[in-house]
Amino acid sequence: MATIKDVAKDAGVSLGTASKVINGIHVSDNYRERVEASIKKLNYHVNLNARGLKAQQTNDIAVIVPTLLNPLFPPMLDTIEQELARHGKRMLICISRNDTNKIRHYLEMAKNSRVDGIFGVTYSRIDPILTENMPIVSFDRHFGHETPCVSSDNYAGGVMAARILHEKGSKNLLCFWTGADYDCEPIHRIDGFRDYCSQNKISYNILSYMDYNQVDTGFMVASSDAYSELIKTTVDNNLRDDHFIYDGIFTSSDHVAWLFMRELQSRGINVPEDVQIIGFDGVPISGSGLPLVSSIRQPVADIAKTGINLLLNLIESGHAESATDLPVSFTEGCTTRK
Amino acid sequence: MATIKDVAKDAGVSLGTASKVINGIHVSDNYRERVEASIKKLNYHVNLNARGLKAQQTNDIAVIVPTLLNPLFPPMLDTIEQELARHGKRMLICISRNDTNKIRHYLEMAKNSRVDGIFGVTYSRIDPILTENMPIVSFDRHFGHETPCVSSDNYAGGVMAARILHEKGSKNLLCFWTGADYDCEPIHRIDGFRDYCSQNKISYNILSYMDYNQVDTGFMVASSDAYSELIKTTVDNNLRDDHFIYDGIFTSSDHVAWLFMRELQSRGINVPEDVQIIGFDGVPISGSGLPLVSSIRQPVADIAKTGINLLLNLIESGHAESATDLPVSFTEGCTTRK
DNA sequence: ATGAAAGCGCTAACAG
DNA sequence: CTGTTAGCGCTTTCAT
Repeated sequence: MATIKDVAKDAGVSLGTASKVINGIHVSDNYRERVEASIKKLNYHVNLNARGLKAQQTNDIAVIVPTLLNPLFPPMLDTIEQELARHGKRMLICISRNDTNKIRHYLEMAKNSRVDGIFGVTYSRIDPILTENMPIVSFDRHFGHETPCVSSDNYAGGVMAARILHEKGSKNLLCFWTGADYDCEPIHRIDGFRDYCSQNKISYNILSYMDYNQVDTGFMVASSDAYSELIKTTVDNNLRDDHFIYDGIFTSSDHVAWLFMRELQSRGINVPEDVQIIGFDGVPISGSGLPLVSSIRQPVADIAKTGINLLLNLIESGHAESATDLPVSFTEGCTTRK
Repeated sequence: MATIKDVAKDAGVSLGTASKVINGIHVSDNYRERVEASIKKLNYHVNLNARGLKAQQTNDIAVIVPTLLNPLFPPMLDTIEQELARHGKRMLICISRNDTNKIRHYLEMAKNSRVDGIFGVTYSRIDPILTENMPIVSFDRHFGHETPCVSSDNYAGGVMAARILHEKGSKNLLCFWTGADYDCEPIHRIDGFRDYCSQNKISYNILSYMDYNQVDTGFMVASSDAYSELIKTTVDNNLRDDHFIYDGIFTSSDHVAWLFMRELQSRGINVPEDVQIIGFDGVPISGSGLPLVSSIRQPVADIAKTGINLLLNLIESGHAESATDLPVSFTEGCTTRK
């Protein structure tokens, strides 16, 4: 493969001159034309490794996600790629599968290859030394005071879910939580839910199940089975005369909302007639655009854009503020009444 | 950031010795331990740019897909990442958005950064010079005699769709094709469909709409609207006394199958009672595991694994054979009768 | 405006 | 077994 040296020789100019042409720095027209001709003739392509070695950076951004099977992430990555491409940067996708070892591995790799920064979606604990001196922005999760975080306005989402369930006639609400509790933004959904209920004297309860290694980002088979069991047990424990004692449920994801709906239906309890359910995320079903269940929709594209802009700022200026108030909205599906 | 030089100095050994330790080449225990201690102490990480420059390769594989919004691709990429990780390679995702310029851009980038190879999903024409001397495996598409291709057994899929529609009672079949026709494997679905119908004396027709820049990989808004129009017109043109003249439809994707179902339903035609529809791809709806429509399922994980193995062989040995017969299966959804 | 040369961090060939 | 050194391709400083 042709190198800059070949180009310089072919064009009869020095290395430095060829480099200038390649990088758009002004040289005399005559020289520039000769170099450009040689580039075309030799089918020259810069070697990004050499350039990266020299410049000590790569224009690569590593994006860590738990899985691509959770429908929240593909559209997020789609927008991230778009934003990154606008800024001449590439996207290196790292799938962590909620595996602490894989995350550590990827973080090391990111350091080794001198990526410019990391956009991280991970609910696992991370050794702080691995993120030292590395520009990193996280979705939903606080790594430390220095790491900016981007997220929806989860508190408002919790308020909205409680309000809508109540306005649509539910009297005894349940918040069924299967996420992480540690340093993460989604936990504020519970606060919003609780505050709305208590301020409006609505009867409610909160059931919370946490597992750092199996938080609700998975859609792994194991995780899905675990949820099903959990939901089955929850329904078992809260039946009175074949009625579920709660008539409005707010779940931590659409996936869980759907599993809940199926479990109730299998017991002859009607959704949404007897029990209404609101999930979280609100990503439409691929191929149809329809919602899977009624849900609080996260502004996925907004999250991606905001997050990437924070990251680019952080890389450039060494500083960026968190943005954890991106507006959510209600999206009506088959699990709430009209 | 610490370099190998720092490590060598700190450990009191030569550069070469430090390098050997880092690369797992045998040195005396005493030296090895000292170097390892220094590595830890200085928090040393290899610079992949330097290594890549030296080795003229990167362990990166570029994967080109049209979009992440088509549900076929996220699970495919998920498996690809898994396979690649097993072989110590990374996945660089390039989203082409069916844009020839973006594809060219990404192909150049891939060359520039000396990726080890490319796994490409693209239905656009590509300047052959861009793929010269670059190990590349494609999904569904033939680039040239040298480029191995991986795909489902599309012919068998076409046969299967026709057979099942017929067995389930449809008498007058339609194959509604919106894909590419050029050098691509999916076109064989039509052959399979046609052969089965003619061999079994089943009445059928094939309606084919092709647009290289808008083939059915998109799920872009524009593309979706275009399909809706096309389907509306098709239904308009094939009504007799408020009946659709076909009672069994085979479409080129689940997305199109779903749009078709909606269009027929909006005219008071019942699916699957009056008209049965079978789509293609068969990816379950995220979050529920349920199929969107009845479909011929592509073995996504198998495609990913086979494709990556072909690519790795190609990289190592310079040669690999196409595999275009990965077995499809029927997955029952709401658009065919029991 | 142009050319010469140093050096980014690493590996591998060679010499000891 | 260990150390020295050349060189991967590029950018950039410093002379000219």
